[in-house]
Amino acid sequence: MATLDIGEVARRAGLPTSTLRFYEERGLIAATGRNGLRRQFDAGVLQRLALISLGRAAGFSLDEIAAMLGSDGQPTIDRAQLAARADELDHSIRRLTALRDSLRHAAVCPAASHLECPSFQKLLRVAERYRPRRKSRS
Amino acid sequence: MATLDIGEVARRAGLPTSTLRFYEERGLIAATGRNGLRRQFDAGVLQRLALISLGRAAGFSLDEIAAMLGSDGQPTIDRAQLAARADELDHSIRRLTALRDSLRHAAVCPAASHLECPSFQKLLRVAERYRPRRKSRS
DNA sequence: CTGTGGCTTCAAGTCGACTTGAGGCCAAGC
DNA sequence: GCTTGGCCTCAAGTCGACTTGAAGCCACAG
Repeated sequence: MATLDIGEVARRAGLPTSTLRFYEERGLIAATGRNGLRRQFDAGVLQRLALISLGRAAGFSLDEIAAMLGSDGQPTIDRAQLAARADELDHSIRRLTALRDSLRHAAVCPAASHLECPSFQKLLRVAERYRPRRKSRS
Repeated sequence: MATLDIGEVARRAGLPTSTLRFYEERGLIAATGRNGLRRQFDAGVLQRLALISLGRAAGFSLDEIAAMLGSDGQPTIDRAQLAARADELDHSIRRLTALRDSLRHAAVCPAASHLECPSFQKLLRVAERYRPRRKSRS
């Protein structure tokens, strides 16, 4: 089967080549070999990259992802870890939902009263002691 | 009224003093004066810090927050911006929800079949081309 | 009078995930 | 032959949000 060179993988995965080299260096992906100097990848790397994106989206660090996706193709995923992350996501979702509702409210509630408005105060309570480890926007 | 020194504010807000100095430097909060060398804050700063946490939780950067909370206490919040952020949050929430559901599924779905499993494939599709700007975990 | 604790400043370091830059190889096209 | 494009390596830079370290002031306790 045809092997892909890095530019092609980049194009198909929607990632810059620099990222692919970086991922290789970190052991997240591997080239099947070289054609001269050029890395050759087989198509499976695309799925692996999708898994990596997935992990990132779920909030795992590259190191955690590297641990989960062993050196083989099959993800060696710790089910308990997955479930735990699902629970964490659940928490995040709840907080974000409260936040979203309150933001929408704040967007229509008259300004002067924000600090007196019960919804706004609730919002503040939700936000209090917010301690981010990592942040996300789209 | 009693003014608070930085350690007290830190204790009440649950933030390290270094963060408070940093926030002051960035214009997010202001001391009312000094007692000798020591910064004195009045209690209002706690609400302001809550607003800052709120902004962070909603995904705003410190610069954006500084712009929204003018130098006065009253937040000068752009309603359109709030609504826009609420919409963005909505997107995030949807993605995270799909992710959570799929993670939960993956946690119970037999390993060998992950890559063939329709839910898992859907999960991959959701995650594809994920491009994080900032990340969040609780 | 000497710690000790809590504050001060300022510069530099950290972390994660990449990106950028400098300098170079190699094959194809003109 | 020469340029162009795509790849290569390795080191260093970037960004946001802080943290850490060094060096020092000041007040109160023992």
